[in-house]
Amino acid sequence: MLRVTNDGRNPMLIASWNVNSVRTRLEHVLAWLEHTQPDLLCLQETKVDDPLFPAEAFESSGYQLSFHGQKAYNGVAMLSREPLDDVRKGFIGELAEDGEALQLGEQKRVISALIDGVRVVNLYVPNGSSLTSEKYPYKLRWLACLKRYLEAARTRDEPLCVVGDFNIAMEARDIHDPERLSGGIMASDAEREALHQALGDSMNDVFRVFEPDAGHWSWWDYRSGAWNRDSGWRIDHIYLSDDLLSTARGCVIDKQERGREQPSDHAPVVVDLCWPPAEEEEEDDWE
DNA sequence: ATGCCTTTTTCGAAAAGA
Repeated sequence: MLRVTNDGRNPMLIASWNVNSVRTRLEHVLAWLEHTQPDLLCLQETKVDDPLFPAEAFESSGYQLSFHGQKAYNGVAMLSREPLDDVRKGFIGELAEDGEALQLGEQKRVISALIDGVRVVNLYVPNGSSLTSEKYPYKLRWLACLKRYLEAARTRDEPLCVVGDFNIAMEARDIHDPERLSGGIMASDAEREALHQALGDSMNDVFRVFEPDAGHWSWWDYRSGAWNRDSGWRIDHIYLSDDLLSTARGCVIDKQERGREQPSDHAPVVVDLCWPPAEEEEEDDWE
């Protein structure tokens, strides 16, 4: 391992960022990697077919890549300093013989890999558009499939980290104007319940372990001066299984990135783990 | 508020995002 602390444990920075086109945002992402030095960066909305992914630029920065993209819309990728093992693309990567998983997989929104023994799942949840759009029931169907997907993944008993753009604010404190926006798209009871069902009771929103207050957003609409008015939503999340949560030392949203020139409308979210946990003292080496 | 802003496709209007 590259960086080992005095107690033998490894700092492990895992980040999630909807970049809204990896080619348009390439210089932003490279500069952010250089500055932040994450061990793993999970990207959403790469908007590029796999053969056109700007792989060399990231490999030159010392990252190994896996991506699952398509032209113009959607697309997810993982950039890692350590090897990415057992990479799984789409829902069908966990759900063989599942017709729904195959059909939903036409939109490239899911990729996962094993990194240093941790199963990391990178998601771009459908937006849904509005409660009356046909895209809204699609979002709910997608979340129901995610539930089956995560159940299948959990059978391997790996520490689990689920990150991404969830396009759902789970609570009033995750929205700048909850009185006006609660119940609407990205804040409706049905999608919140569907995501809760998908994650189960054993996955923890790690940002909330360290920050209970409102006023912390990960997405600001390009329209209506949302950034200048700080009218945001917290819809990009990092969920950790209990065994990983106990190793978390902090979780932050890198709001500064949203204030740059020609930014993504989302800011990166970063969790700082100390993985693996410290082992018990060896007792049999003293004689 | 059928808007607002940004990106993509493929040259420019339309779709999608959230």
